[in-house]
Amino acid sequence: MVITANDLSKWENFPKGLKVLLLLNGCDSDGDGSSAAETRSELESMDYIVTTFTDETEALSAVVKNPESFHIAIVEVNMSAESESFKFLEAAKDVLPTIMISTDHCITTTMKCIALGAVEFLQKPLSPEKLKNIWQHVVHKAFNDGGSNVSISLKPVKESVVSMLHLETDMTIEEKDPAPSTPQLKQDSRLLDGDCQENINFSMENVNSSTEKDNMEDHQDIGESKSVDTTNRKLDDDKVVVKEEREDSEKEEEGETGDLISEKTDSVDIHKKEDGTKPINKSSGIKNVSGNKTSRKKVDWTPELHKKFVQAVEQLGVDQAIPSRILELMKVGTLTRHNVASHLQKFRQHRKNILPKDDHNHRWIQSRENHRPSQRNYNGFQQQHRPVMAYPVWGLPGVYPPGAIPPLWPPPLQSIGQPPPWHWKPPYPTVNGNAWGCPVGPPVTGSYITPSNTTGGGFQYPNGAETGFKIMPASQPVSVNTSLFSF
DNA sequence: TACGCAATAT
DNA sequence: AATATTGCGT
Repeated sequence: MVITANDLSKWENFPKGLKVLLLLNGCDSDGDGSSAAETRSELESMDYIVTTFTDETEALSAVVKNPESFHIAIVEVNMSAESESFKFLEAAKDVLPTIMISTDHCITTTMKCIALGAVEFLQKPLSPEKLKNIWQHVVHKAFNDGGSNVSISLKPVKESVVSMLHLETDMTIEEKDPAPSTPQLKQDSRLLDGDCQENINFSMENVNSSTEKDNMEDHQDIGESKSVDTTNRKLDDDKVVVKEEREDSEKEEEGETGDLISEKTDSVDIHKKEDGTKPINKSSGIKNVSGNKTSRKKVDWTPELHKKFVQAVEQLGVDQAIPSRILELMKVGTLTRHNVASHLQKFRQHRKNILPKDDHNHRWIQSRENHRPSQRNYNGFQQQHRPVMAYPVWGLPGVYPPGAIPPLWPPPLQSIGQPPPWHWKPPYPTVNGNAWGCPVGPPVTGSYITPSNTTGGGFQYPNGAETGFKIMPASQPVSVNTSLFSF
C-alpha cells in the first residue's frame, strides 16, 4: 500500500525517478577512469534516483530492508574481487534487475555476469546512451516475473506501465518467457532513440482486441492505442489482418472455464503451440476476447474489466454515468462507447430488476430458498440457482424513487476501508466475498466519490468469474432495512 | 449527437 | 447466454 493508484498514475514521466542502487568498488583500484561520482552523475543526469553503495553487504542489506527503495541495481564488477560483485548479483537478481558494469572487455566476464543473472552487461565508461534504457529491464522484470513474485518496488512500475498503456490486465501476468524482451533490450537503443513514446503499445493490448475496423471507429476517441507493440509487433492498422499469427502471441488467456474458443472459423485454429505443452492458458492475466481470432467484436467482460466499469460508474455517480464518460474513465482503449453502452444497459437493467423489490418493502421479499418468483429472477447474473438474496446487487442509490429511502448508503469510503461485514451474506459460496472484496473503491482514481455511491453488485460470468462492487449495504446497522434481504 | 431502451441478430 | 446491433424516441 505504499503506493496508491493515484500515485501511480502520476508517474507520468515514468523512467524518470527510477530508483537505482549503484554498487561500486570501494577503492578505485580498478583504475577505470571513471569515478564513482561520475557514474552516479551519469545516472542522475538521466533523472534516475541513485543510491550509491561501496559495500556489497550494505547494499544487500538495503535491498532486503527497503526493497521498495530500488527498481534496479547497477553493480560494478570488482575485478580484483569478482566474487564479491557476483555475490550481490546472485542475491539481488531475483528482486531487482541487475546490470553489471565494468571496464573489463572480456567476454567471459560478460558471460559470467549474464549467466549469473545479470540482465545486461555494460562496459564502462557509462554514457547516457547506455543508461537511458535501463528502465526497460525494470519493466520487463515487472511483467515477466510471476505476478505475485514481483518485488514490491516493481509492482508500482508494473501498474504504472499498465496505466500508461491503458492496459487492462489484471497485473497477474505470469508468463515468464524471457525470450522476448531480452533481444529487444539489445536493440533498445534503436527504439528509444527514436523516442517512441507515442507508440507504446503493448502486446497485451493487441491481444486484447484483435483489432477490427469495426471497433476502430470508436476507438479513436479513446485512444490511440493501436499500433506497434514493441514486443510482438505486427497487427495494427486496420486492414491488416491481425489474427493469424498469434502464435506466439501471448497468453491466451482465459482462466478458468475457458471454452470460448469454440469457433475456429476463419483463421487458423489455435494451434496449441507446437511445443506440445499443453495449451496453456495461463489463467491469469490478460483476458482478451476469446482467444480465437474470430471473435473480434465481442468484449470479454472479465471481472477486471467489469471492475473498471463499476469504478467508473461509481466515480461518475449513477446519474452521470453515461457511456462516453465511463469509457473515458475506464481507459481501456479496446472498448468502444457502444460496448460500454451495452454493458451499461445490462447493468442498469439488472439493478432495475433488483431494486424494486427492496423498495417495496417487505412485501416482495421472499424469504428463503425456494421462494423465488418464477418470473425473472432478479439477479440474472449471479443467479446460481440458489435463492439469491434480494439485496441490491447492482443497486445504486440513484434509482430509488424520491420517497423511498435508499437502503443505507454508507459513505463509500468506509466501505473501502474494510471488508464489508457480510454477515448477512448468504451461505452460498457463489456469492463469494472475494469478488466483492475487490478493491473497487480504494484507489479510486478520481479523487472524489460521488455522494451517491453505490451499493454492491456483482456479475457472474460464465466462466465462473464474478465481479461486483462492494459496497456497503449490508454493513450498516442492520436495523434499517434488514427487510431488504431475503433472509 | 449522444442517450436510453427494447427488439433482434450473432 | 451474453453481447452486439439496430431502430426509435428523446
